[in-house]
Amino acid sequence: MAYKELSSILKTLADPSRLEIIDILSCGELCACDLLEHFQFSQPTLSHHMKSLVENQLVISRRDGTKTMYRLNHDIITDVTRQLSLLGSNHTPCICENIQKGECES
Amino acid sequence: MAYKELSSILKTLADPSRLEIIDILSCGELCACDLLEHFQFSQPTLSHHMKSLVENQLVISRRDGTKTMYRLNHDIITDVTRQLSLLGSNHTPCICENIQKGECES
DNA sequence: TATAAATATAGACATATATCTATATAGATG
DNA sequence: CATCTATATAGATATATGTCTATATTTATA
Repeated sequence: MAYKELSSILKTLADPSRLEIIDILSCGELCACDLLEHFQFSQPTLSHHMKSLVENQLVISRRDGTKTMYRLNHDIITDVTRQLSLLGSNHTPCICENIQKGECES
Repeated sequence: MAYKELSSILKTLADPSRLEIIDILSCGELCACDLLEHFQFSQPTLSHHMKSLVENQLVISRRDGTKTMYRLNHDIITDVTRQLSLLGSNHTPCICENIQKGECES
């Protein structure tokens, strides 16, 4: 996963409300209106958050009558944590092999 | 770790340049000017990125003469991935226990 | 102390984002 | 088809962010 792609997913995760939504969905599928009950913001704001979660594949949605049901995409979340963990560990091959040290010496 | 605190760290991670900096630093300590060589943006922009990484404790800095040396704070990165993984898994206690289902039923 | 190298800060600017209100759309049902 | 419920979209606005140029600060050294 490239830096830009990973950063896009992290941007989606980097919001307190969306983190809470993910936490709530960790136990199973819920409809939008049940989620909305839990928050102080408006229905369009929830819809906006869910759209970004779905677009970045962190959440999967399906229609059930007039309701939209949401559930976590556990695979993506697992993948993100693995990528992040790999990035911070001393892995090979690594981009640091391309770094020229001491370029700023006089 | 609360949602807001975790989201602050994730915001810092959610930038392609900063992810690349973390990748580069994964192999060991480097000075700012060696990092700068690798990127297309200006020196103040690198300084800005390093400041946010240090303020969020993802990177640790120290002075060495006129140079500033940077190294990863592996503990924080490990902690973030653990928190994120926990959030997405079916853990207990979980906030989902407080959710009232079917509030939107007629 | 004067100068050079490395880094940090200040301020400006364009873009992105989180929120809102108002309105539109989709599906169920009388 | 008319209407209600649940959700989505449009458009506006305030704030945050990533970048730049210009300048200041810090440290070493002649």
